[in-house]
Order: sequence, then C-alpha cells, then structure tokens
Amino acid sequence: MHETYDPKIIEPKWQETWEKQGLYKTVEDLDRPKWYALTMFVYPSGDIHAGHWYAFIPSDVSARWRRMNGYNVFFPVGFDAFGLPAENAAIKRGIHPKAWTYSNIAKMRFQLKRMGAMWAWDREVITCDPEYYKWTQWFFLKFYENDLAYREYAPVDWCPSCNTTLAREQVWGDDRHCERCRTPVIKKNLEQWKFRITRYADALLAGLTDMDWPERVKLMQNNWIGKSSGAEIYFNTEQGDTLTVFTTRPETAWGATFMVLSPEHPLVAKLTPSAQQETVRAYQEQAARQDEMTRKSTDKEITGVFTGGYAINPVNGERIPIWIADYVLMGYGTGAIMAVPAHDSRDFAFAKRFALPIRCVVRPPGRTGDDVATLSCPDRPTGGLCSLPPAGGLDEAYESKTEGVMVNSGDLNGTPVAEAFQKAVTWLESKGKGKPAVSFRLRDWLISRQRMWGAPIPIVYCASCGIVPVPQEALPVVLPDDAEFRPTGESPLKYHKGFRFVKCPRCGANAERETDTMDTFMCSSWYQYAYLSPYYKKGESLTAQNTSPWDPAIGQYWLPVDQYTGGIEHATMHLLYTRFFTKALHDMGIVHFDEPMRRLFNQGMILGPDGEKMSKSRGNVINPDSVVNEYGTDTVRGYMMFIGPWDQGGPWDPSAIDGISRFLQRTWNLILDHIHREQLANTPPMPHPDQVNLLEQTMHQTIIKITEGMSAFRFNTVIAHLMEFSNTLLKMKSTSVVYATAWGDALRNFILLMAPLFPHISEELWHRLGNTESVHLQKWPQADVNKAKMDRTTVVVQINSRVRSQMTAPLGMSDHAIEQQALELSAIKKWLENKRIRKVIVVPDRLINIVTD
RNA sequence: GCGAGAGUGGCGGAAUGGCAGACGCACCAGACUUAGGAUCUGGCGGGUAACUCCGUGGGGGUUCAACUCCCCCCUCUCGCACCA
Repeated sequence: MHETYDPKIIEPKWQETWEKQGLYKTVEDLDRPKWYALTMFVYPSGDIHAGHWYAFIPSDVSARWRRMNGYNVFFPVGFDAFGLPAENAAIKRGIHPKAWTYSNIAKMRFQLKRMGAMWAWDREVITCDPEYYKWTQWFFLKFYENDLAYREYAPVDWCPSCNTTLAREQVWGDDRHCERCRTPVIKKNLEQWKFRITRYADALLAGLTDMDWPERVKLMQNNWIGKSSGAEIYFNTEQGDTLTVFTTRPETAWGATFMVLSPEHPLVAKLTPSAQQETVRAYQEQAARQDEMTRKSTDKEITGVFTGGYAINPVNGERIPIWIADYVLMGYGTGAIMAVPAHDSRDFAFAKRFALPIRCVVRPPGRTGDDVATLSCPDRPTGGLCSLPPAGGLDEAYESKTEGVMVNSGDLNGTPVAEAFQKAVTWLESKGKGKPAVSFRLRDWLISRQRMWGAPIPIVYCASCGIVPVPQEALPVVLPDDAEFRPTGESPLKYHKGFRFVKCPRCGANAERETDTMDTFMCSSWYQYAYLSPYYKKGESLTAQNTSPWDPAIGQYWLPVDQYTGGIEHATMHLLYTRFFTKALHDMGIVHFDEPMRRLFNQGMILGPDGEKMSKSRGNVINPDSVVNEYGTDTVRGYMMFIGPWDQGGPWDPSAIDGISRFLQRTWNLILDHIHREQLANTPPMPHPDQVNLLEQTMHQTIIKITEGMSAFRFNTVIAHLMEFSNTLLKMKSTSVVYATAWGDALRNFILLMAPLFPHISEELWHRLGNTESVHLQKWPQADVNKAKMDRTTVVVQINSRVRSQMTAPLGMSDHAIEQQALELSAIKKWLENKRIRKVIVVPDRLINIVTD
C-alpha cells in the first residue's frame, strides 16, 4: 500500500503555498466578467463556532465554482467590530473595548484562515478602525446635508439592559424585547437622531418586485413596510379645528358614529371642556404608564374615555362624540380615526363596551333593507341613540369589502361595496372633504445609541449656532483611548471632558459634542463598498471634492454585489437598511445602481447537538476546532455541506463526519493507485469499448448533475453525486478500463469537480497527477451532452399503475415498439391472462402503463 | 387572529406528476486478521413461508399514474400583531 491521506500535512502546506503565491489576491481584470460574492461579515466575539463554518464554507464553494467558470471573483472578508459586547467586557474586566476587539480579531483571523476559503484578505476591513468610521461619519454628514438625517424629541424604545435606545426594527416579538439581549424594552421621551427611511418606503417596496431574493425575505420586508391605501377625511371639531383621519374604508364614512383619538393627540386638550379635563388627563397618564410596562396586546381590556368634545362628520353633517383610547396609536396614520363600529371589529368592540351607536352602512347579502337600517348597541337597554331593534342586529362587525350593498350612505346608496371605495374617494375629493392617501407601517430609523463603542455622530451643539455638523476635513471624530468604563449604564463619552467639550467649528465659542454614537447597522450598511478600496484616502483630510468613500473606478468594475449570502435574522434590519442606504446613495449620485445586492441566499441555522439554538447559556455551542484537528479542514467542509439543504440548517451531529472522511480516503487511494499503475508501464491489456463508453457516460452525467447542483446551492446532493461517481470508479478499478485514456480523463475531471468543495486534497492530488498549475486556476469541466446519453435505457412496465416488470430498450424507441416488447414479457403475459387491455400509456424511454378492465 | 414554510425508514436526507427511500450514518451478516472503533463484500421501510400486500402527518379529490397538483383538518417552526 502507498502512503495514507494525511490532511495534517497537506492542508497547512497548501494554505501556506496559496498565500505565498497570492492565489486569492484580488485584481481588477477588465477582460474577465466580474463576480462579487459577498457573505455577511463577522462580529469579533472571540471565537469561531460551527455557525460560522456553516455560513462561510458553502459561500466559499460557490465563489470557487464561479472562479472555475471563468469569472474574476471578489470574495472579501472583514469584521463588524463595533458593538456592545466589547463594552460589556470592558466594564467587566477593565480592558478598553479596542484592546478586547483587536485581540479577538487576531484570534479569529487565524481560525478563519483554517477554513481554507478563497478570501481576499488583501481587502479586509474593520469597522472600528478610525479610517473606516471616518467614512461612516462622512455618510452621516451626507445624509444630513440631503435632509435625510434629523433630530427629534419623541417617545422611543429603550432597552434597560443595554442602556440605549433601539430602532423599531430591533424590537422583536409580542413582548417587545430587545433583539440583542431579549430584555423587554420600555418607552422613553428622548431627543434622538433619525434617518428618513420612510421617504424611501415606496421605493423600497417597488424595488422588491424584480429582485432575485428569497420570497420569504421579500414578504417580510413587504409586511414590515406595510403599505396600505385609503383616504384622508377631514372632520371638524366644534372649536373649528380640522381633525384629519386616515382610513382604508372611506366608503363607510356614513357609518362613523364617533371618533377616537390617540391619548397623545395634540388636539385633545383643546377640544376637552373643563368638566371632562380631570378624567381625560387621568386617562392620558394611565396610557403613558401603560407604555412603560410590558404590554401584551392579546388579552388587554378595552379602555377609553369620552373627551366631552364633538366633531362634525363631513359626509352627513352629524355631530359625533370624540373619545380617546389607547388602541389608536399616535405613530400610525394621523393618530385619529373615524370609528365605524358596524364594519370594523375593533370599533365594534369599543362601541359595545361603551354603549355607542352602531349604524350599518353595508347591507350584508341576504338581509332586507329594514332590519339593518338602524342597529344599536345591544348592551344599552334605553336611550334615544341606542334603542334595541326588534330583530336582526349584527352580532359582530361586517367587514367584507367584496359582498354587500351600501345603505344609509347618501349618494352611495345602492352601490355594491366593491365599487363604493372608488366612488367615495371621488365624492370626497370633489367636495374637498378628503383625498386618496397611503399610510406605511415603517418608521424612521433611529440611529442614536447611548453607548461608547460605536462611530461618534459628527455633530457639535453650539449655544449660538445650534446644530453644527463637524466639517469633512475634521473627520474622523475619534473615540478617546482613555475613556473610563463604569457600570453606570451611561456612555463614558459623556464623562470624557476632552471629548465632550470643544469649540464650535463655526463660531469658535465653547460648545459640546454629541456624545451618542451611531447604530452599528450604519457601519454594515456600506461595508460592501468599503471592501473595494479599504481605507480609501487613508490619512488624508477630506475636502468637499471627495464624493466617494471608495475608488470610483474600482467600484465601477465590481458593483453591485452579484451574490449575497447570510442569515435570515437580518431580513428587516441590515437587509432593509443597506437597501435604503443604496437608494439614498443613488439619489446623491454616489452609486450608479439602486439595489445593493442582486441575488440573496439565506442559509439555515446550525443547531446544537440537542437540536436547540446554540447559545452560551444552554452550553451547546460547538467550536469545530477539535474536529478540524482530528479530521482536517476538507472533511469538516464536506460534513457541513452534507448535513442537508443549505437553507435548512440542522443539528450538529459529528457521527456523520465518518462518511465524508471515508469518501476522501477512498478518493485518495483511487488516485494514488492510478499513479502507481502508470509508473509500472507494462504493456496494458485492451480495455473493453463498452466499459469505456459506460465510464464516459457516467462522467458526463456526473458533470451535468454537479454543475446544476452548484448553481442551485444544493451542495448536499453535489456531494452525493460525487460519492456515486466515486463508487462507480471504485467498481471499475479492477477492470481493464483503467488502461483507457478515458480513465485518466475521468480521474482528472473528478478532481476538478471536487476542487471547490475540498480545495486541499484536490490540489494535492492534482499536483501528484503531474500538474504544476493550481487546480483552482483550472476550467470547470464541460459536459458533452451526447456522450452523457445512454444508447439503451430501462423502461418500467406497469399494469394498472403497478410495477410488474422492466426491460431494456434502445433510446428513442417508438411507443408502438415499446408496447410490442412489453407484451412479450412473460411476467406481463401472466398478468394479462383473461384481461382486456383498455388503454396503454407510454412515456418514451421511461415507462409503459397497461390499463386493463 | 393574519401571513409564510415544513412534516418521507432507527437517523440526516433524495426524488417536483412516471420504479418512494439516491447518497451517507447507525445496525446486521460475512471476508481478511493475534486483534479491530481499520479495510473490503453483502444486507437493511413494515407485514408475510411465499405469491404478493401495505407504506411519504390525517381525511377527501383530480389523474392511466400523486411525496409531488387541488380542497379540508392536525402538528411543528418562523414573521407580524389593536396599523384604522
């Protein structure tokens, strides 16, 4: 026997060689088509775990495959290095977040290199480098200049554990918890910086249509943006103020029997008469307190109070009461609604609870005109407005927009409800009482964070000049190295005199710096561009002439990203923000496209051996180092991809590693046997032509299947097909076919097909076969479709859809001939005795089904 | 409550209208061996002595033919949740 496969020797050897040769160095080669393959960069937590392998290995395989297909591939890597864990470590252990972060990066860089990926380390970026965040700050200034950044005092979400505000996207779940630490958030009134992402709501929605992204992500973004079309209707208070409401059902305006305002609505105080002021103020306070508690929306009881004020319904001139209630949110629409209890379940419940009138304006099918003409609150036994009708009231709101006819609605009477929306909007508009309007669920992006380890917001507050942006040439605003970390829950920047107290850049008077830093999603919104020319204009002062944070010529070549891969958890955070960024950049003339990533693929999550999400608290976090030490990188790479479909994820089960390990072992032996045989150089026996044909056929079929699998990210079946091919080759090994030139071709192609998945063993075997150029610079094997075709095929013979026999037949045999041959089979004759053939179905080259009575 | 996805041997999974279980793990038997947690050969959904029958969460339907398409239900996972 020859030497055994020893990854411990060959893997470090090739990793060193590749680095020395600069095999993965990026070059801008205009003669070759480019492929920008991007995978979500790393947070430097300190350790690479199984999840990183699961995310990166298939991305690398795909990038390598593109490279072998003639593309000039850019596959960069870097670190998303700002964030709270560094600060927490600083508080706990007294080291500066910078020291913690950079030592983690050094460690992780080493671990990442063991993956044997084709990363462009020459373009690495680290977002906490001042020369990186100089440009993050530059973007802030650009957004500010273009009226996309503003400062606002408003209720915001605050995480009491992270001690900072959060963007709406970072508040998750029904208990409204912090996305990072799972602590329920509370409301606080604070002055904060926000980005006008809502200005791009329509564009973000429209852009989704023709993007090659998973439907699931598109749907999540779609729902998150939450566009609804309807109308604004102008009500007037008795004091003469206009109360604008947003509704998706303007046609039901004739059924509005009261109005509800959000407790925070600015007109509440004015329209409340003094007699009601105590009650109203008490309710407002209660609602504000409610916000500070964890709110479960499901079993919340219905609350609200009458303000004592009235409004005039503009469609019919009716005087209707104005209530306030916490089910109306200030942040959505106009913070005021017209309540149509007959046709909205929430308004119906509210009307029932507080004995308010219910008037049907859409007659459900099957009802007569009269029994629904005046419905009232069933809970209220007496009273002018609410007398109980003799029969036929509604038990619940009738919400159909498609079936029913308008009643009690003036000019709309008799109109089918399906047509009433348009008619109502036209009517309102012609009378100046309303107009079409859309509303979005999306809120502006809150980017202020009360934390130290982030990019400082480049703003100075001056008593006389007000908000003053730091001039471009003064960037970066650098984080101090001597900040003190105390567990006070407040940013050390606030207590750092040297950082905080500065001169106004405009007038030179004493002024104060903004001490909040930017959301780290700012840093990751543009990192795909930073990779192009990392630390562009390093050490230089920026001037007004600098209009791009990367070398525009390089950007012109590589952008946009061709394939992005990463986890689904960023669907409505990073992936939304970076799209917004790019659209804004496009409008500023900085980029030539308005979507950052053409294609997206979401890998699944790798779970702990217990089938649960990996987490420190569960103690089920797997670090693959020990498995890599035992089996080698190539085996672990293969195992990662063989778990199942990449988008599915699954539990870590190292017992399955042996399968890959044995496969690589057998492959090694197969090639070394061949080399050994060649060296003997005997007079070889003539290989049988049938065997040669079969070998070539299998090879070409394998090339086809593997190529398809590669383009569809089906790496688990790619490996299965490699194994099948290997099994065939092993069976043929003991026949004379090994003396055919086709045998050598098959082995060479086999290695080429393995190369993207198993880069080290492929390189070693490729060189042992006598090649001197890297296997990773070779062309992907091309299948010959004709040679992949079989001349004979197996046709399944069914009787009444049950398989009773099979036969071989030449390819392309006529239906009739197949039938004739099948009817001759003894196994079939047996089944057809005393039966009449009713029908025969032939699927050419595959199947015949004989249907009998 | 609304929306999306998933459910296939002991296990991971394959097959997108045409032979269910490719490929692998585990397991069983055999070979080689002083030995085997190595390697090689064979077996491996269930019932049955066999012919064969049953089998892709459950029920119904379309079709010569359904894991695959349609309808209803169950379970799990994820997203949203007073959004007017």
